[in-house]
Amino acid sequence: MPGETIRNMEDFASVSGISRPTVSKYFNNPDSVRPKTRERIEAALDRYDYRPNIYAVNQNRQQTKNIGIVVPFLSDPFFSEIARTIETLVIEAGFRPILLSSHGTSEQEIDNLETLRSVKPAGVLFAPLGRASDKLAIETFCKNVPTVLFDSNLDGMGEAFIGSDNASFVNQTVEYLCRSGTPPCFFEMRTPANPNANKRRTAYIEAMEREGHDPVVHKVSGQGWGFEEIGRAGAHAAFDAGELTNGTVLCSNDRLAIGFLAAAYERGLRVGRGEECDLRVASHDDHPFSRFTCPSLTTAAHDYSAVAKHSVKSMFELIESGGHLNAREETLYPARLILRDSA
Amino acid sequence: MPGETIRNMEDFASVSGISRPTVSKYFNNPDSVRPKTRERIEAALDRYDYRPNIYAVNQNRQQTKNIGIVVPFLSDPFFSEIARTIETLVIEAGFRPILLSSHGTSEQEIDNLETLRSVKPAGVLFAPLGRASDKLAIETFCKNVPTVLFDSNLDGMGEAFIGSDNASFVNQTVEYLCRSGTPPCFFEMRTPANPNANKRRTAYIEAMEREGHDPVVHKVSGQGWGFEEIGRAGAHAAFDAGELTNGTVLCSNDRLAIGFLAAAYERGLRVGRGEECDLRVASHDDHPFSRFTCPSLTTAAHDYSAVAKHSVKSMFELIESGGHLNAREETLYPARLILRDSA
DNA sequence: GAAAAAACTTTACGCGCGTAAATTTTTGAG
DNA sequence: CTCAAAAATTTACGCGCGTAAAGTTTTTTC
Repeated sequence: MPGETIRNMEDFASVSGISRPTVSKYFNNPDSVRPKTRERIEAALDRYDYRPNIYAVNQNRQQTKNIGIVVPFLSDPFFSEIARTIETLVIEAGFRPILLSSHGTSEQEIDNLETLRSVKPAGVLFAPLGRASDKLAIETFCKNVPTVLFDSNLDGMGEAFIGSDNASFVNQTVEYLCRSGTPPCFFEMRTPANPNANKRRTAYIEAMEREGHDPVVHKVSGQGWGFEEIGRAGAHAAFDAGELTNGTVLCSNDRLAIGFLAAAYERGLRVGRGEECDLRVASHDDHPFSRFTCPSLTTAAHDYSAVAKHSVKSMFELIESGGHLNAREETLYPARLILRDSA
Repeated sequence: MPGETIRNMEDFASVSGISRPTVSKYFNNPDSVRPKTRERIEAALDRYDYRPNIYAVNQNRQQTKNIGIVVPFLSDPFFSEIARTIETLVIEAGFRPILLSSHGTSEQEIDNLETLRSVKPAGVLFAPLGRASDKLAIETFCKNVPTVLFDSNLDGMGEAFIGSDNASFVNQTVEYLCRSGTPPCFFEMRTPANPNANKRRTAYIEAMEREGHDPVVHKVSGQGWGFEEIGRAGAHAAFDAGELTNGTVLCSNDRLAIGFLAAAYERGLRVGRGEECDLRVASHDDHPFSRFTCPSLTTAAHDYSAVAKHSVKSMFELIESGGHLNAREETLYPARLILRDSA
């Protein structure tokens, strides 16, 4: 039916019988035109599949509908899950999410921020790498682009921070483990990539002292984001040294625990809370795979959904308030203990 | 030092002492201007951090530097890994990757293609959902945007297809399993989301007949992309029915196998090739997690890197040839058998 | 060192749309 | 039906840049 080709809004306006400025108004907000006008435009929209040129639109609008989402490592199912949730919320709000992964390196993280700057996003949801991050570059970015941090906090950067309460994670696991058996030692990386790891160690030590036990921290070496393999190798090394072979082990995060459990299995050690078991293992994060480890992993779960929702909400508030909030709020959500078979 | 604020290329040209058209040439290709000119521009670039407005650029250029990448399910580490590889190659080529996940639903897949259409990408790398995909909408998209399919083929769509050779996966696992023990039965979903699953079943049946054994296909029910849980529940159901408790099981993919192994563990069944074991389990994909299952999973690995490289290469050829290739090539890469402890 | 080639400058137009101002038409309450 | 308010139309400009054409300067070639 389209006799002519629609090249731009001018063409589309003429076939719909409405003037171009009104059509422009419609695309900015369909409710801003009279219902009858809206009908006529949508009827034309039905016959011709015209859509405004996004580049012309963004050039002239004061603000784009782009929302940047940056995560440190998208291949980690934890981040892909939270990114997915955030993406969905952003789309529902009528914005366009732009998802970028830093692939574990500071260079890519900075590249991502550069990329985002060039697309002039209305707002950015940013989970930094943590220790490896280029703080100066990030600070500059946050000053120029309305940014909300999530998952990993960087002191004072961004207009708000939303994450999980590491103390809540550790307090629950430590309390449970102490109550139900031998007190746990803490299993972590020597040089953790993420600031949450440090908070968890500190919380572990405090919780143990509160419970009246001596904290024992076991650090394993390893670089990069291959946490499972680091956990596996570290566990083997510990077992070889005659450590950790009985009692209770609390891993800093699930990915380390996955590696730890693999090592235990490889050595024929039985993990679980039964009489016949050699040791108990628990962890934090409720990683999507933690349900399928052998045995299934007792862990403390993030409130994914709450963190995602609050982050998105804060960001839109930030946008509406013109890019700056009165005070930088830090919101932490408590964890939920998930008892499975490993401890 | 910047006394004035650089608002656009005009301003930047004047502070660099070069005319705007030449500066424009420079940004399109720094080598297209005289070395001395380039130096002067880059000196100015050093003092002022001007960057061309991406929207104005894309509005006026005949082609953007955007490359769409669509995967069916980014929370699946298999897809996040291949997406990461592709992303890197695209960036190296000087283009801007736009990564979109269909989150397992056809609606989102179509939305993603719509989104891509609006950003006028130079090319698209597209891994469709498969069975659930809206073939008609995809066909229309492929006609309008230079598209290369990967991972999952859709007959005749896109200008090329690059994937893995399912027969190669299954032939190697079946041959190995038959040679080293009891012939495997095949464990899969009743209604697999992905066309590769059908090819694997067919290849299994043919391979078994070639080896002189009766093929046995065990189908489990379940919907969606929670393959691990489907595998776990399906395995329990089979074990409850007294099936699969001894012998050899070949899973259609690693995620099903991960669930299967969890179920076996939960029932105290020993998996592996030792005398004391109850059954052997093997699978296909070399999922990032398959190294850490208990026991570690014997599987057939994709040539991730080859598929990614070839896909990107084909897409750039497609772009250079103006959007159409003479013939639609289908390239399949063979698998590599990875022997671990489960079989 | 002169001529040819290459690179640059100047000038100008157009891309598709947001948006403002002035004017005309439509709507809805009384 | 009247009239004010609301909505649409007409007209016009500008966003920042790609790009073409014509003229000027610089570099290369022999």
